[in-house]
Amino acid sequence: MTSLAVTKQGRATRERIVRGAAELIAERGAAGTSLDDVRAVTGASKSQLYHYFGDKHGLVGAVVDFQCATVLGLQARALGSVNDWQDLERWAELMATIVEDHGARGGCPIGTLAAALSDTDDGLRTSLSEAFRAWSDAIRGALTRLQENGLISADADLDALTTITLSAIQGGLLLAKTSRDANQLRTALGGAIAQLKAHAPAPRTRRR
Amino acid sequence: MTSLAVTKQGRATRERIVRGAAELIAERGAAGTSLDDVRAVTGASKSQLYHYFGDKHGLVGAVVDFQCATVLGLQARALGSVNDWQDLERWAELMATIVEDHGARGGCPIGTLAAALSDTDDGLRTSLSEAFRAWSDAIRGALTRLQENGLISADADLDALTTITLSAIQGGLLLAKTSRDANQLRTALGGAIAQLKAHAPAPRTRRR
DNA sequence: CAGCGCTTGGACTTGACAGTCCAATCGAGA
DNA sequence: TCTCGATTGGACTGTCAAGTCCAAGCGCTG
Repeated sequence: MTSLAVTKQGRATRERIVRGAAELIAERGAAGTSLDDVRAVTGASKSQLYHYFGDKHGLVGAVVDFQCATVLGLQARALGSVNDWQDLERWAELMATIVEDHGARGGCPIGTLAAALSDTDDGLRTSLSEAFRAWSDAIRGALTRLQENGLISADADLDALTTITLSAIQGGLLLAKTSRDANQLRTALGGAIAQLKAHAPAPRTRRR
Repeated sequence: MTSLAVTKQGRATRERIVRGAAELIAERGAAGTSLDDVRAVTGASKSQLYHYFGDKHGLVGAVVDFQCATVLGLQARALGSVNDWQDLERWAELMATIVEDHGARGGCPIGTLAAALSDTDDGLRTSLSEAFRAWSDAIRGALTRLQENGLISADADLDALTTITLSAIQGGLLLAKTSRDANQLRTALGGAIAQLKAHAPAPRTRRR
């Protein structure tokens, strides 16, 4: 069974399948995507699917991991360079613009998978929960930097603000994709940022 | 075909099927629920399903409508009696407690359906979008009352605050059900309320 | 260049599921 | 009571999808 890609060629095939499957699953859901659909898109044969993933559940798991890694990579990079309010606002606007350019469809791959799989498969739910935790870490990192730069007061509850921010992202994305209106996300993110700014230190130094 | 429930008995059957199907779909997703599953739970026969709903798509549509009506009924009632901050906090804590008592599973039926169906079926997406709009109306109603009671300043952007609140609800529910921790919802809702309170009228009266 | 094992093609099996059909029953109004 | 349409039971069909299997291809390593 699944002697997982050893050759360079094998790894390439495996990745091609995962990418194709990820796209299909993102737009049709895991249950709504058949292995034949995956075959049609990736040009893979039945043996390849079962060779590399064992069964459908394994493929879905691989897709979950892939999406988590992809989204987290992007978010960690974008949030990693946030040092002031302007950076944060740029990050928010960037997300909104991306969603807008995609016609406000699809939303967040992780969020969509989480909504569908959390109740179905506990292993996948754990992976997704882990991804949200990592995303939280990236957000908290950015907030910590803002705090160090004196933009957020020292006694602010960064953990709570992190959760609030991630909620706004996920909720905003869900509303945006349901109403096909990226402005819902803009508003939600704007609210989160306003909330953060409300924790700016009060003391004498008047910023900017 | 589908000569929709005419008799009292017929209406009862139809409703029994919808309720059962709604439960299954909430915990397994629409694609993951077969008509035989629905039959097993509701004790209905194949003919009944096709008599009342035409096909599976029709049944899913009926379930969507049912869930929207149910959730909105509850929310409209709960939000309709909000007149001050304490009422609002009670409403938030009530939601969190309910989620907690269910083991933080399932989340919001509407949210889950929206995540799964928005990309799949445009008709259903529209219904769900409509439901979110109605939910927004209920929230805005509560905020308007708070504003009239002098708790929110007259120049606050209630539309934006409404979207922010609904985002916090949906995002918080998603995080809660993925991490199986109702406190994520508590924190998200707490953040939304803090955000609202930040719009309390500034004038002389010193709050707290 | 020979062999071994990773890799691939694709036919085949099995089961599940959406949807069809028709005959039987029930129930309210004439 | 009689009748007609609403309602119901359940067998049947066709399709599609998951998963199995084996033989052939291909590339690395010795």
